[in-house]
Amino acid sequence: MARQTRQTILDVAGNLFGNRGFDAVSLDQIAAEVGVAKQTVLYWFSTKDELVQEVLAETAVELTVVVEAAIRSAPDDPLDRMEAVVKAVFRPAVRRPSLLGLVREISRLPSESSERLTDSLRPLVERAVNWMKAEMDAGRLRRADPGLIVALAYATVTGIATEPEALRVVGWNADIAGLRRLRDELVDFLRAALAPR
Amino acid sequence: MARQTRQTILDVAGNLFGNRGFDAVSLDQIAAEVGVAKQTVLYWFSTKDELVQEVLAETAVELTVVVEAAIRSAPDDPLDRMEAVVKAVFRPAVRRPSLLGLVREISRLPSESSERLTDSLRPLVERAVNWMKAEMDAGRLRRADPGLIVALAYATVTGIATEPEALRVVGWNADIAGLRRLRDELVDFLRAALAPR
DNA sequence: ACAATTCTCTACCAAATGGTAGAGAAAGGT
DNA sequence: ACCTTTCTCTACCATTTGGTAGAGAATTGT
Repeated sequence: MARQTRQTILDVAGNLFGNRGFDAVSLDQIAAEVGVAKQTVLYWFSTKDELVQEVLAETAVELTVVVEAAIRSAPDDPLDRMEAVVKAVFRPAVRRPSLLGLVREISRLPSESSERLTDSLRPLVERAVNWMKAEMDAGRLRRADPGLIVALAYATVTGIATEPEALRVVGWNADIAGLRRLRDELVDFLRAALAPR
Repeated sequence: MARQTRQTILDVAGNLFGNRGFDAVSLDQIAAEVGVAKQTVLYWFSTKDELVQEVLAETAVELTVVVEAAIRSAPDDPLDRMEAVVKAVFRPAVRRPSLLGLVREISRLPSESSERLTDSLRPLVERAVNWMKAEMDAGRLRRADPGLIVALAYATVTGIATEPEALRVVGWNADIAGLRRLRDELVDFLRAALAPR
């Protein structure tokens, strides 16, 4: 049961850190929500920084698994594949916005830390970029900068997940149905933008 | 000269808050960078929260001014107009990423605060959405959800400004020349996506 | 020049923060 | 059953944090 404590700490910390940022969440708050003493948190993770690193490492793995599963089960058509990946990332984004909030927090870390984490996501992203380039070369997608497309999709999904106020300002509801419709609009937009002519 | 102290505090705080988040920046840090005592900061802003609110109010005004100026001097063609606005927002984003970092921090505020601020940006955004809808109705832009387009452009520019690591992962350099080229790719992409057919 | 006002500072405060130390409870192994 | 290891806790620590209080310096106004 004790490894359960460790995982609960990771889950709770991930949720709080992703919603509020690392610096706004104290060890006491995490401990209180888990239902243990702060020193128990420090038994499992010797410093707050180690907890942060572990949370982020778990996040990177989770996103990689989600995206790779979507790619594996996606159709061959590039637009359909792109749609499958966007939807795959959207799912956790809607159910657990803190996941993408954590990714955003990477930019707040010292650079050795952020590099380790971006390095763990890099293979996945590079594959996406190279795949998109190949489809564009083959004339199956309209030519655009693949790095930009990935960045744009990432930024939009992440923004949708973590900034509900911004959504409301542009006229969208941040409830589940609203987000589903917004996701579909995003997919349609990307399809229209990338369909070959 | 004393009102100069107040403005310097606002500028320094805006920069630090936008780069690191509200909770990660102490009043002592702001004071040290301004070159005054913490109590001087508290003379001008009676609580940290008041300082935060003032910084954000200034940010909202600045962005509104930038976007409205771009709209006023933009050509009549909708794609050219859209390009002008994207470039107008991109400029401060590149020169001072903390500005957009501040906008992102809005989602971290209690809701009365965040509502006040989103309310101050709302007229601007609604005008953009309504203008885009009218251009789509007139067949001058391809039909897509205007709220999504605004959200997408906002998210992408903001992501570019505040997450240089993400840029590097997708193969872009976060130096000035790299960001200029990325901006131009974004504009091209939006043109291709929204040009009527 | 002097009084009033404004601005800046040192001193101090209570609470919060990420930790160290060590005791005892709980679990696992023989 | 007993010993060892693992887990959880209270107690304590130095530092940091956002503040209150009040003194004195600087500026403004007459």
